[in-house]
This record gives sequence, C-alpha cells and structure tokens, in this order.
Amino acid sequence: MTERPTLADVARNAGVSIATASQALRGTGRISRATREKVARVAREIRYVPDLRAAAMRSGDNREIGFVINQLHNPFNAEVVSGAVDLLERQNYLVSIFDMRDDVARQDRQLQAFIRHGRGGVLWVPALDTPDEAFELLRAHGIPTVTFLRNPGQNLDHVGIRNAEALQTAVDHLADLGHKDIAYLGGQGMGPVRRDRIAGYRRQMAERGLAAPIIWDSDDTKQAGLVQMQALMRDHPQVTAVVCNGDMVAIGACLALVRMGIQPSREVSVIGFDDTEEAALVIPPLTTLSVAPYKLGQKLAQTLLDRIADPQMPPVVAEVSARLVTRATTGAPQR
Amino acid sequence: MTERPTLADVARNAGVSIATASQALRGTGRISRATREKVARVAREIRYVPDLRAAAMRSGDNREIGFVINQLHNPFNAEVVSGAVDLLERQNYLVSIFDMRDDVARQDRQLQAFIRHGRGGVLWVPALDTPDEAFELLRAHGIPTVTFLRNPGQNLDHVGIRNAEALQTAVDHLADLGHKDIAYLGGQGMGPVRRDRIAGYRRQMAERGLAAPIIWDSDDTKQAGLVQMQALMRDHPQVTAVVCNGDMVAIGACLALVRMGIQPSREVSVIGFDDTEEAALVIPPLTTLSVAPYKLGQKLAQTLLDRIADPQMPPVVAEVSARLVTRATTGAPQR
DNA sequence: GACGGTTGATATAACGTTGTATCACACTTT
DNA sequence: AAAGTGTGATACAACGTTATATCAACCGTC
Repeated sequence: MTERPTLADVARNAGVSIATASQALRGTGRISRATREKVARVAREIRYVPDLRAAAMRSGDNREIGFVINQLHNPFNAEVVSGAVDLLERQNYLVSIFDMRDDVARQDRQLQAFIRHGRGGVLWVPALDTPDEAFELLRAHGIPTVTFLRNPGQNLDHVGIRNAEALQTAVDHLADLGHKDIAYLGGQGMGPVRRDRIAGYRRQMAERGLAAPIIWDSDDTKQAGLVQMQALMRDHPQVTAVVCNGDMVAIGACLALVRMGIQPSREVSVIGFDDTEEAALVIPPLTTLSVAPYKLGQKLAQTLLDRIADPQMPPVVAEVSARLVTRATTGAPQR
Repeated sequence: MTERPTLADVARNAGVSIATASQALRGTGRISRATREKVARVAREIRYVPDLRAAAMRSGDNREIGFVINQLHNPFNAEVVSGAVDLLERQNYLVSIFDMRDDVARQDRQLQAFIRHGRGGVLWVPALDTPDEAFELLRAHGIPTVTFLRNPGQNLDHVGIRNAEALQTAVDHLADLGHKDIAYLGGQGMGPVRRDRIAGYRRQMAERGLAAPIIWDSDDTKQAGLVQMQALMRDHPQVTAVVCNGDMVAIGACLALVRMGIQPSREVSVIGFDDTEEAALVIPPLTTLSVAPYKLGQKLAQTLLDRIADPQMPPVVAEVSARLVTRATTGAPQR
C-alpha cells in the first residue's frame, strides 16, 4: 500500500510550486499553456486526486450532503433517494444516505455525525417525535436543511405531498363505485402525514354522507398489513373497502383477503399509497395513489441547492398532488 | 442562520487557549479538573461539535467509510448494509452508502468521489466488468478495501458466499425428491458469482446423472423472473424444477406458474437464493438458500476494521456457506 | 536559596488545500 | 534610458484541528 499522492507531489514532479500546481489544475490564475499541460500530465501519471476536505476547509465550498430517511428498504423511499442522488451528483455533490429505521435515537446520532463530519447540507425525513434540540443543532451550525414528507413546522424548507387531498380523491373514487363502509388501514400515532391523511379521509366521508370512519393501525409492511387486515375484517365485517397508508400494507391486506377466500375488488376493494414498482406487478395489480417518487427526489434536491445558493431566502414549502392510478383492486361492492 | 461554532469560540468563551480547549475536551494532556469542566460546560452551551475533517487531516484518524453496492433496493443487500453500518457505527465510523445500480461508469465515478472526499476505507461489490484501473486507483491511494460477493481476484480482502457448494445442495435436494429436468434461471453474463453457481449446478447435475443442464438468463427482479420463466417453460416444457439466481427471480417465476395455472411444488418446484424477508411471506412460501445477510454485513465490516488496524497483514478471504431453507415451493414431481 | 521535579497551561507547526499579494522579468512606450 | 504594462510564477496566510515542545509557577529538598 502506497501513500496518497498530494498536491505537493505533483508540484515536485512537475518542477513548479504548490500554488502553481493548484492553479494549473483548476484553470485559475495566470499560468502558461506549457506548464498547465505539464502539471496535468504529471497529475495523471501519479494518479493525483485532490482532497476535497482540505479544499473545502480553505475555500468553504462544501459538496457533501447527508440524507436521513426513515426506512430505506421501502421502495418508494429508495426511488426518492435515487432522484435526489442523481441530480446532486450531476452538480458534483456527494450524498451520504442514512437509514434511521424510524428510531429517534438513531436519527439524532446520525444528524450529530453529519455535523461532526462536516456535511454542507441535509435532506431529512424527521422522525415523529423528534426533539426540538435536533432542529436547534442544525440551525446553530448554519446547515442548509430541507425536510421531506413529514413537516415539523420548524420554519425550514420542506417538500411534501398533499395528503388530505389525496385521501379525498380515494374516498371519492370508492363512493362513486357505491361503497359506504370504508376503513382507513395503516400507520400509527398521529404524525403530520397520517394526521393529514386521516383528516382528509374523515372530511370526505362526512361530505359524501358515508358510514362512521374506522381507523385501524398497522406497521407499513406486508406482514403487518396481512395480520391487521384480518383483525379489521373480524371486528368490522360490514367493511367493503379499505384505503391504506402505503402500498406494502395494501398488498398485505390483499394477501389477507385471498387467504380468507375473498377476491379483492369483487367483495372488498383496496387502495394503496405510493405506487411502488411492485404495486403494478402484484396479482391482482393494486389501485393506488401515485406521487412519482423519482421526480419528488429531484424536487427535494433542487430545493436544497436553491437554499445553499441563497441562505437568506425565506423558507419554501413545496407540495405535490397525488394521482389515483386505477388498477384491479377496486370495483363496485357485490353485497 | 448562524455560523458554525469552532474550537476557537470555545477557547475564547472559556478564557483559555485553543490547545487547552482541545486537550480538555478530549481528555489528553495535563489539564486541571476545574478548567476541564469549565471548557466542557462552555462547549455544551455554544453547541460546539468538533469538525472531524479538520481533526482527521491533522491526526490521520479518518473514520469515514464508503460502501459501494450493486443494488440497494434488493432486500438482501439492504440487510447486509444494515449489519455493516451497525457494527461500524458502534466504533464511531460514518458509512456512506452508494447504489451503483450495476453500472460500471457510475461505480467508477463513485469510487473516485470517495477518494476526492477522503474516505478512509471502502466496502465494495465490484461491477462485473470493472477495469483494472479502478483497483489501481484504490491501491495507489492506500485505501483499505474489502470486496464483497464478487471476488475480482485482485489480492484484496474479500467476504463472500460458497456459491458452488450452495448449488450442489439445491440440486441434491431436488434430485432426492425425484426431479431430473432441473433448470438454472436468472442472472446473466459470467461474473464470478454466477460462474461459480453454474459450475456447482453443472457438476451436481452430472454427478447425479440428471438431464442436460439448462441455463436461462433473467434480470434479478420479479418482473423479469415472471417473463423469463414463461419463456423458459415454453421452450423447455419438460422442466420440473428451477433453481433461481435470487429470491426476486424465484418469486417472479412462481407468479408465472400461477398465471399458467400451475401450482408451484406440485408440478414444478422452485428454489430461490438469499432468503429475503419476503421469501417467507409470499404465498406459497419460498424454498430458498439462506446466508444470514445481517451477519454477513457484520463480518464484512469486521474484516475492514482488521485491515485498517493492520495494513500490512496479508489479504484475507472469508467465505460462508448457504443453508437450504425448505418451505412450500419444492416437492416431488407429479408427472 | 539554588536545584530538580511536578503540574498546568500555551506557542508553534503541521495536515492539504486555495485566495491574495507580491515578485521577477520581458516587452512597450516615451 | 526611464517609466509603464503585461505575463507567468511564487510566497504566504488561512481554514479547524492535534501533537510536540516549551514555559512559568509552584513544590519540596538539601
């Protein structure tokens, strides 16, 4: 194992000063064509790669971004990450991804780590019970921050989804098909996202004069969806449709129906949320609310870049609408 | 937005020199109990967090690790990453995860980025046609590196799976059940992993005196598995069992069988690879080759730590065996 | 009261870069 | 020939840390 080549090595081998080597490689200052080429050649030969940590320290141009997300194995999130990473990479930023697995302690450790390791910007899905201290810390260090999905109302830039509107759309669709007993399945607690969705659900159930709202908790996994759907149907056998908090829960719910000998869409309709790749693939294909995660990730990244470009700008909140994608798990009720 | 607090700020507020502040916070040198406490108090008050980039520059202790993986949305890989990240985090390392999406150009850009941003170690699943230059670069910069899964035979530390052995186990299981026409489905090209698996498959087919081997390409996704399984059965209707290159392909293959009106395990058996969480959950539950991804990730991390601790040590290759988990997609052939 | 030893704090240089000021030299212009 | 104008390169300081050397003050000892 050899030692990492440094700018001093380039300078020595090219027979110039360190300052000259630096300027030659970056095309700044007044350097003759001849030396510029010689320096470039030497740098290539000894495989010189600049150390951007040292450069950032001097120039203040820090191109490392941290991304804290709630769960990475969720395909919707993974797609968002791809969108953000691709856009930032094109601007020569390096993105460090972190999966906090919906654990506040882990999240706080990771934000702390981002500061210790000098990240120049943070993208962040805040955990539900994030302490104010976490926001204070980022603010005190002047780190450009954009929150995502869950808006903590902390006077920060934010990119999210119009959750209430999305649920109104879903309930409308089911009501138009003739459903009256529609339940809300999935999520737990009352974080901003679920709160808004349930608010939209309640409002539209009332608006259309349907049955009393039923809210049923579940983790956002297939396994939990399967178990909780069975429990839901046991307690509320009159239900003919469920709107779910995520595609994974919805797929779990469909599996539960199949196990109970019920065909999704004929007797009981199911709507998901996220339009993950798998939603289209599963049998029967899932009706779901779609929000184009890749584009959302790009919007997120762009919001951060704007903030970095102008730290004084007042905070921006960007919200995108969800679109109902009608597939095979919704239909008129048969009983 | 305020400016980031620095050690100089702590020192000024505590009325001591910068050197004293540094030593007080880290517990090195000879500093009185009184000043030590005063400095700690001031640091807490102004929310000082040390800049480890500057510290690493001076002390040489670099605790940033880069992890380049082929595809992150693959749940097996995600689990490996969790194992590695958890162990390294406990040792105060920060891990940056990168998804190169099986694209050599992207991979090379990311390795380059790791060097530019001064990562002190790299975990890496090398892309299939990785140029030698990529290895040269890491070597020239003296960066401790452990390859994972795909062994490029580059005299580097490596953690992997006994692929040939795993396929012998799978073929044995099917042969014991009475299958003769067993196909290998999934993957493409001849990277080290697939090469070894196919070698094990061929060897055991010959050993047990079974039919001529059939190798069928497919991407490692459910969708591709579905499509390719249909094509495989069309071309080779005699096949009564398939061993797959991954769980996602296997699940896709089962979906294909269901669509064709065939019950997996009764007429055609299917074996997956990876034992992802979903394999146990899908209906029918998938028989698959299991390798405990979380533990594998930890082993990977530990190998890197050992290398960092002793850069002179000769390269280590660690291989773990896969275990066959028998669920519901394998059984005696009915025709 | 001069000497060696301990304690607590500080000055200084260094890590690898970059921005700015400076300098040596050649070439014009008067 | 003196003054002015570019051109090409370099010296130096700084970013935020830490390791090492140094230093002042106090202690006890003979």
